[in-house]
Amino acid sequence: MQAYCRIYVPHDYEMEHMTENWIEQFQGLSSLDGEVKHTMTHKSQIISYAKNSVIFGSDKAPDHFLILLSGTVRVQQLSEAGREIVLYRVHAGQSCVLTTACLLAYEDYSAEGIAETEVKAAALPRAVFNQLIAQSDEFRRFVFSAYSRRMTDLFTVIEDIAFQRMDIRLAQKLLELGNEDAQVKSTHQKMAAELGTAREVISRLLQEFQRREWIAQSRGTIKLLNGGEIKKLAITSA
Amino acid sequence: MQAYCRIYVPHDYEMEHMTENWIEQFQGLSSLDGEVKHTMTHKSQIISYAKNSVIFGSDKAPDHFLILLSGTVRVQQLSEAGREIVLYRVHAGQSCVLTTACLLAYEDYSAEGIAETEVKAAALPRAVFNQLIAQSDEFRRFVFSAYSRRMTDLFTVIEDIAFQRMDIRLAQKLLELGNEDAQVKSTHQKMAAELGTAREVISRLLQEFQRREWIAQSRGTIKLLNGGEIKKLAITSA
DNA sequence: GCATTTTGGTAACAATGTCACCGAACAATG
DNA sequence: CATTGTTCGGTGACATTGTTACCAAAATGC
Repeated sequence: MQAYCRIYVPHDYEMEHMTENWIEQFQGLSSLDGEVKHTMTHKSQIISYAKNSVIFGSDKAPDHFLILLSGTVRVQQLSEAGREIVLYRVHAGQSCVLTTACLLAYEDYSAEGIAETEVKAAALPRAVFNQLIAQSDEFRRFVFSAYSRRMTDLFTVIEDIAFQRMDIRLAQKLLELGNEDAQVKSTHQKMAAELGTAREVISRLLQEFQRREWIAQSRGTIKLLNGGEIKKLAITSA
Repeated sequence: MQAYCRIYVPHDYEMEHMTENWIEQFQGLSSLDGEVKHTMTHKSQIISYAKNSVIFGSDKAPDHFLILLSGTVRVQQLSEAGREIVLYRVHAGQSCVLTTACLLAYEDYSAEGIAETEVKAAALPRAVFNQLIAQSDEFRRFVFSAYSRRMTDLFTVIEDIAFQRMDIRLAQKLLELGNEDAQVKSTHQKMAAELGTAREVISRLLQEFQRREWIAQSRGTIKLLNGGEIKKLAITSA
């Protein structure tokens, strides 16, 4: 649970390599014009975060605009009672809009971002971010698209919590989090945090899924035996 | 339920009047520099919407950046099952960030904005909005602050739906919507839409509040008799 | 007046959340 | 290995919230 952050100052030859490297990989950035790309690569740092480190939170406000190069960041809301709910995840090629907002509006949030895996990100200092926003229509579109995306995600979360049955939401999460071996590596407690409910509710529902032979459970993992039926439930008014 | 929108093209002398007029009234805009203010006033239109008109929705994407001059806009989410939940309200001096997002990211939303009262707004065409964003650091801050504000509002909504008891949320809403005569002019159905729950739940809870003599009910209005007790409940882990 | 719509009341039941407690599986240690 | 402490999951009882299916009174339109 230790926050940990290592800053990479790349050597010149690495720098050169990165110039053609990361920007081109991401749709939404690759169409930027040359000058902008040059600024982005030469005035950014590559930062890497260890798994489980806190990238931003109630106490630590970020001072850079982050674009994820690899890994995923889980953004979650904590209640005073200690309960959690996952709001959305930031993946490679996406920017972390909450940091943007903090950067420009100097506001604090009750949400926090956690590195779910090892994470590498390009970090643009505030001044550079400002310059790019002023300079490039494409960069603006990239930033505002990111905002749109997150707002939409939040709307979906709200709609689900307010109106969707828990068994359906759980089925959706199982499919979402299942790996290539049709397994979900997560405890009941963590699944509860994903959906903003209590551990007991998850246990109860998984018990029922198990009874129907849709899944098999062992400590810390859930095997999906009958993805078809799970999907059938998940799609019900999705 | 008819959408209705009237566009005002002000005469020159009115224009002159407005120059010193609306921008100065709003904190966050009044500190803009002269050139920016000039652009905003001379390249915007004043639009007015009738009460209950749909300002933006699933079908109609807006093509202007809106800054509310008077009235309030209710932004709500609709589910396929026909249930509703209020996400937040936009008040005078605030901008409607969803329109911004649509404007720049060309995305559609499942949320819609309804004029709760008669509404007047300054509408900036896309090109002007882009120009101002590029030009003015202050204007950028205004826009991003608006985004921050809405994200925070959405976080609060999520936390409430997921973790807060309904009686507490109802008490809070009653206090929030109560007018100067300590009355709430709303039907049970509308209160249910505010909180994203069912009408029966609201009826049940209000029944209990009535039994405790905290409120008195009549068709379409709720009188707050004992604001103190209601507040006491509302503050419980607020 | 009458029919229709809107508003609110109610009861029974289903789904979800909370509380209290338990035992099994795992990890760390000597 | 045996011991200890921690994490993980199971369970039952009960409280709260959501759903369904009605009903009646009040407002509205004709």
